[in-house]
Amino acid sequence: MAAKTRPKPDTPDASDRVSRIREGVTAAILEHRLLPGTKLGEDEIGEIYGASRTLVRTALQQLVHEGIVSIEKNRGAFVARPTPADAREVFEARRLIEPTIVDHACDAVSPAWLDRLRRHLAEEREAELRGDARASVRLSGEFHRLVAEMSGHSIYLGFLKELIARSSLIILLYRRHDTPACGTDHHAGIVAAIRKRDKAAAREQMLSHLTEIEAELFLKDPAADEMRLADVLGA
Amino acid sequence: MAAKTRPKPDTPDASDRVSRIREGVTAAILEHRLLPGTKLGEDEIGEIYGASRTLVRTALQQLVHEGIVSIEKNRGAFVARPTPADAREVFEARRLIEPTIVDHACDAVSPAWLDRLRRHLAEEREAELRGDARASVRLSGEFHRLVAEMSGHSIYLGFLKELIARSSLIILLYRRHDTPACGTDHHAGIVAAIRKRDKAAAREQMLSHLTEIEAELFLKDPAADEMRLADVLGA
DNA sequence: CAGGCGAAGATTGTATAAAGTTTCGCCTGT
DNA sequence: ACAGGCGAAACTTTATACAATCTTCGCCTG
Repeated sequence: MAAKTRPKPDTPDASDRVSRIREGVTAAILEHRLLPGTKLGEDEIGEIYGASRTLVRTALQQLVHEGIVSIEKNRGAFVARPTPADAREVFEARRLIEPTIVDHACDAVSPAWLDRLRRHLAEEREAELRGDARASVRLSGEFHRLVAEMSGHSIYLGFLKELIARSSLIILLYRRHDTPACGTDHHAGIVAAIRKRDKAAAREQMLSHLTEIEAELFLKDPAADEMRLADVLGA
Repeated sequence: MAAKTRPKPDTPDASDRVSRIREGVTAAILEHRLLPGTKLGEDEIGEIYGASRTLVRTALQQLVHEGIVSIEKNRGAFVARPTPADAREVFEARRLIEPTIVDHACDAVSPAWLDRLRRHLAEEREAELRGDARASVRLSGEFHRLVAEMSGHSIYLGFLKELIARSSLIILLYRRHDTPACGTDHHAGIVAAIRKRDKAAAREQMLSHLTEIEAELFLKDPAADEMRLADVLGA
């Protein structure tokens, strides 16, 4: 029996050029190198990656579906600007889904996974020590993604990838203080719970971790949409 | 102050041609007129909707992201064939999300919404009486979507749209008996709970409704992937 | 000098054409 | 008669060209 029924000769996930573009832009947004509202010109990106506009457009449309890029008709693509309402929805969804994900992760625990988790924690600590804010932001999101991969639930993983990407933008837009990084020790606590297969503790720690992140945000109640400019200049 | 900062003159959601294609194909799949595995040729669809392959391709890629179409490199687009493992994941996700959605729906209840729900139930009963299986399947999914719209939570709505679409394919592939329709009276019970704003009852009824639907399916335990052919021929 | 009109420039949306890949029929050799 | 390989057709993929739209800047008018 062949390991894979379908050949799928190359292309594990990203050997084609459109994926390279998508992941490149995604990384730039997640590392806060591209700020919300930034124009993403098709020619510009195409020239950077040496690709035609057709491929760039495909990649951008995928990012629209992931919620980190918005396309306005006849105006172009921009890095998305989540509203406070969006932010509340994203974190509510994460508070619903992620406790269940760590629950599953506790079932899937193995030496190999624990090793990956520990190496990730080491990377996070190192980046934080180094003061590399961009790497910290990226790694912080990747931790949650790693736990989702560990759960083995591909639908939860897909949902969470979207939620994490949006969260990165939200944190950038609405954090109160210049929070150095959102709780690396929280992550360590979650890993400890997973290692002990203590589902209740894992769920609880994940939930409080998310709640704490959201508490660091400034999400004004009124359905204020795109009033950023007046908001900033008025201060 | 203008009601809307951004003009957004027309195009509420689907005045452009790509949306028409997307919704047309989606409806065909959800009504079980296009069966899993069916080839979706770009020329073919393009001629039907009088559009160029460029637009068809855009629509198909969106459907890939919704999980009801799969594109194989250099082979084309096909109606997706969810595996039993996919099926279990989809229903687990629905059991997690939908109780929360009805919870929110209870908060949003209003005469207008109750009217929409009641009219929908009437439509469902009518279709079932008429023996119109296609309409029944479509309306059954639309009920869940309606509740999600009612919740006012756009992220949950987006997730659920995807889950509903996949569920439609799953039910088609894996139902045991030719189930006439999955519990119209269940839907009525859920509406009743929403009307009374009884969150606990609403959650409970939604959960048991989903559990019952999944119980009607035949999802063999081994991680059987794409072994359909051998499965069918071996019987 | 403020405000509005208009043309030029740039950018996106759409269609069409060229290039590469896969599939399937058919033919040849054993 | 059958296995294996060659070749053409059909399709997807990618690139380029055209058309429509919006933005911007200058200029004119009040």
